[in-house]
Amino acid sequence: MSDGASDLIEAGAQPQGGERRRGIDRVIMLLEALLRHRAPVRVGDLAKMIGAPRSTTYEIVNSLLEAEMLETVGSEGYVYFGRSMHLFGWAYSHHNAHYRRILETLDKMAAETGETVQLCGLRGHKYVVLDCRDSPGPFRISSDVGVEVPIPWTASGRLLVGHMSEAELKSFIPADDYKLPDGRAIAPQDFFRDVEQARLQGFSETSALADRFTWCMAAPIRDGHGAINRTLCFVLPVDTPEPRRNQLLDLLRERAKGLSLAGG
Amino acid sequence: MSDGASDLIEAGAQPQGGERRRGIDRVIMLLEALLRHRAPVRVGDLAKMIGAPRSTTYEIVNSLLEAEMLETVGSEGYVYFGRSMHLFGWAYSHHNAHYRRILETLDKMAAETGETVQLCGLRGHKYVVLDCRDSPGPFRISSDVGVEVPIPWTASGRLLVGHMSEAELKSFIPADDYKLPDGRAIAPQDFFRDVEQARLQGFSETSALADRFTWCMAAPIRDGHGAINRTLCFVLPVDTPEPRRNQLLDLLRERAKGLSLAGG
DNA sequence: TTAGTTCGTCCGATATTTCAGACATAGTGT
DNA sequence: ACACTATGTCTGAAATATCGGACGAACTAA
Repeated sequence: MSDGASDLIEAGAQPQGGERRRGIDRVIMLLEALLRHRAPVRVGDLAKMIGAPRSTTYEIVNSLLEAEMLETVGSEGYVYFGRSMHLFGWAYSHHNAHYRRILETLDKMAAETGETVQLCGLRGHKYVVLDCRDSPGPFRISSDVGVEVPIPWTASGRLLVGHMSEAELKSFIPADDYKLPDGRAIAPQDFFRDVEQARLQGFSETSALADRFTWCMAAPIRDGHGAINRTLCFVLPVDTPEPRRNQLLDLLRERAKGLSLAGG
Repeated sequence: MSDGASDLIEAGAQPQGGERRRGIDRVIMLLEALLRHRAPVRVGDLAKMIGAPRSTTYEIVNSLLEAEMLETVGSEGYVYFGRSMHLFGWAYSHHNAHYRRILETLDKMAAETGETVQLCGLRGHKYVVLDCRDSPGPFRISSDVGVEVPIPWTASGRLLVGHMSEAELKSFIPADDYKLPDGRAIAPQDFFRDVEQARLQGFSETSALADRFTWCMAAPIRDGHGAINRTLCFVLPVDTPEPRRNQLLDLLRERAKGLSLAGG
């Protein structure tokens, strides 16, 4: 009472130097840092990447190593994801028949067309590739599974946010995400119109948008309520002839529809 | 005396009621319990399965849900592995032991130029990518590390066989390898001339060869005897402007030379 | 209605975990 | 040789996350 302990409520407003975090949160930050980095990392660097003390990081890493959620790589103290992660992830992607059916379709479409096929979705406020089958050529157009990409850069993104109003879109998508990697910017109004169009026509296409050499086409996979959680997507060379594109688009829409659960 | 409070020191031998555990350990137990169960579980049951208090379990589950390491299934409070697990597991299973052999130069060049950089070599009678740094865009031109590709399809291949005579080349390279993926065929004589030219000028370039959308340039990394075992290589979009190509070629040759062991 | 579940949330206390820093060791470059 | 940096381990102390338990709500079965 004497020392105004009642103000304690307000005390820690600013996260200042001596910040103490929960182990669980450290674990989450650590795993996402590893995912972003996409290569083994030394513990010291990991500590910097997640802004944690070295001693804490060692403690956490050792726990995760023991659980095989991480494993050491090489002999110089590098660590990366471990076997348990593979098992957990496998469990996730096979736990329901629907997802398995989607993966089978992915395989089949890749085999039939020889093109790159992707399954896409949202993760937080970004677009991610959830799984993919790359075209068989020695050089391919592809993007890494799990890497977060701004929604406006992608055809799938336009479908995945189709249920949102313009106001919702404005608050959902970071302003910076309208800037393309080559410096160009997409006008938000144009993007909103694209989203509207994608919703009406039931598919979305982009050409040379995030890149100069890709033509992307996406079709929605709807859940039982008609909502779009996933999209099926072709990533083609931008110079693919129009007749072939149309043919592929038809296939894509048909397969995506076949995977949708919406009755009706 | 009745309850022997003084024996408290010894009390905890048996893992009895008042056991307090670290959040991280709870997380690990929780995930392994889910894996064993192989189906979505309600939070209350999860608490029993891992022997944790309900309140703690809710706390932990909510953290993991927020991180998408878990996700709710159905509308009755069931949870199971989430999307992040899939991404972590994918990263694990696509992480190949060779990735550890990354050269600093590769990192630096990729960072400086933003282009796709590869380290290439021969494996048997084929060309392989030994390591690579991909350009940062969401879609990229790339090829899989370790996948064998016919030597005549690549710029690096022209350098890597530079020490062979025409007769040696004829027996070294399978006849089928002159056929490109799109059906065209390279005339062996043209290829031999390319190899000769690459040897004389100390680099090699190909455009739209194995693909319609790539421009490849390769420069030799020589071992202590001056032999070419490895090449450094840019994989560019085929429409990269010539001035930039020249600039990148200069950089490539300089760095490759810097990595060469051949004494002056 | 009453009695019995389970759910999800909230609270205060304390046993525990995070943290900063020290330490010996190993590696690098001048 | 030297200075400099990074690694992996330990330690004590303080901040706090875990815990037990309580609470209202929703549901079931009499």
